[in-house]
Amino acid sequence: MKADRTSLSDLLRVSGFKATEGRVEVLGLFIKAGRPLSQMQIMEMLGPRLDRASVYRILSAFTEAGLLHMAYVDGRHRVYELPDKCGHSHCHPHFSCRSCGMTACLEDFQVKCKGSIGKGFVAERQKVLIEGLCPGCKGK
Amino acid sequence: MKADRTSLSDLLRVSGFKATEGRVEVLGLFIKAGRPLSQMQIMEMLGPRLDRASVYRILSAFTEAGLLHMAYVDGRHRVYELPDKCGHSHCHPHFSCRSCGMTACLEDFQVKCKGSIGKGFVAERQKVLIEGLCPGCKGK
DNA sequence: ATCACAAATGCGACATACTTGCAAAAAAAT
DNA sequence: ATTTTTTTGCAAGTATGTCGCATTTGTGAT
Repeated sequence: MKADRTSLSDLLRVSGFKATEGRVEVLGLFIKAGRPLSQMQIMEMLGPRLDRASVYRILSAFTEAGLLHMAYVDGRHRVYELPDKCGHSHCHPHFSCRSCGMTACLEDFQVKCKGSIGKGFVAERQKVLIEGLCPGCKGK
Repeated sequence: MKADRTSLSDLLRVSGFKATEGRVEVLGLFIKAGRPLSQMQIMEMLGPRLDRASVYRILSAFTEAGLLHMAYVDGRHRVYELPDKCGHSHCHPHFSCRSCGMTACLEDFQVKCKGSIGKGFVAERQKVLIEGLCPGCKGK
C-alpha cells in the first residue's frame, strides 16, 4: 500500500474527511506500522505535534467510518488497527503477552466457530484474543 | 453449587485467603448470580457495606488466585466471572450487544482454533467476544 | 489567488475507573 | 487473651478518555 501524503489525503476525502495534517499523519502511521496501535503509542510516535484530544477524536472518527477497527482492549488501552484481512463478520485474532504487554496479530491462526449464539441475536463481529507469554518472557 | 457462608469460607481458606465478610459476600454474589459481574454491579448489590477500593482489591486477588477470570472489558468496565466451564487454555465465549451494551455468556457456542501462534509463544488463555445486536435492539 | 464557511484542532476543565498509602480494624496464630 | 498479620476504609492520586469553546485550517466558491 502506498502511503504518500497525496494518496492518504485522497483516501481521507473519499471517506468523507477533511485531509488535515493530523489525520494524514495518524493514518500514515497505521499504514507504515502495519500493526495495532493505541492512542499512547501514536502520541509517542508523533510527539507533541498533535493534541491528545485530537488523537482520540481521530481514532473515534476513523473507527466510525470503517477506516479503523478497535482490535482489542489491552489492560486499559484501546488498541486500533486497519481492517486489513478482516471481513465484515470476522477479524484475525491477536496475541497479548501477560507479562510485558507485547501484542501481535496472528495471521496463521484460524478460529472456527460452531453452534448457535441464541435465537434473535445477530452476530456482526468476532474478536479473538490469545493471552500468554511471548518468547522473551517465557523463560523468566 | 452450595453457597452457604461456611463452605464459602472454607473455599476461601483453601485458596489461601482469610475468610473476611467482604470476600465471602463477593464470592457468594458471583455464585448466586451465575453471570459475569463488574465492580459497579457488585457495589450496587452490596450497597455501602464494602468500600470501592476493597472490591477492587478483592477482584484482583481472586483473579490472581484463579477464583475468578476477567471475562471481558465492557466499555470502561472490567467484567469478571467464575471460571466455570473454562479450561486452562480456553474459556467460553461472550456476546456483547453494540447497541445497548447487554452481554451474555455463550454456552452453546464452541470455538475451535487451528494453526500456530508462533514459535516460542505460550498460549494460556483464549478470549472470544462476539459483537452484534441482541433481540431487543435488532429491529430498530 | 482570495474569501467565507464548515469542520477540526488545541486547550483547559471535567468525568470516570481504578490504584495506592496509611492508620484502624478484623482474622488467625500463639 | 494477646500478639501478629492481613484486610479494610478513607482520602488522595493516577490514568484514560470526554466536552465546550475559542481559534485555526481545509475546501469549495468566487
